[in-house]
Amino acid sequence: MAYWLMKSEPDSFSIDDLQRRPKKIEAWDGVRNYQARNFMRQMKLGDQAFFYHSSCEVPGIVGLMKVTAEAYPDPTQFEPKHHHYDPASKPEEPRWSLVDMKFERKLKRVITLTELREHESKLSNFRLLARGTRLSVLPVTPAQWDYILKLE
DNA sequence: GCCAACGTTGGC
DNA sequence: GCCAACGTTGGC
Repeated sequence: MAYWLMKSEPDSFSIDDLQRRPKKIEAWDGVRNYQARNFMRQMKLGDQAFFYHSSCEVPGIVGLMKVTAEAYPDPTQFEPKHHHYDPASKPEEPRWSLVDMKFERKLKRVITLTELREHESKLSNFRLLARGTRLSVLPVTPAQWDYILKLE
């Protein structure tokens, strides 16, 4: 089983929104970056992920979720009215994928980006902390996962 | 295939 | 709102 981190801006979709969804499941649409897409295509049922709040007052990890559907075509790429519409993507050869994620639990407290940086030496090669990284979906090693959860 | 221009991300 | 860093696009 693998571990991941997925970012979302709480103003558009927060951990509370996920918890309120029917069955607590959300189709993680809108990813339009090839590297992030490729990571989603590697995700397997039961994989776990950190829910990360970005572009907000206190960026950080706020909860846990798990994969309940492996990668399938993101329907929003074919909807002309949609903000994430991609006219270059054809239904017979979809360019963008998504996965379904299910709420597991909130962390007892937010593990902030600032705090994660303080532990950078123990979190070697953590993609979230890499210089200039903007990936919205990124892998977390088991060692990083365990270390971060012990900070909770 | 290069690279300038442009768009996006996301912390601050 | 600013801007650094990065990705994408498209002319050549």
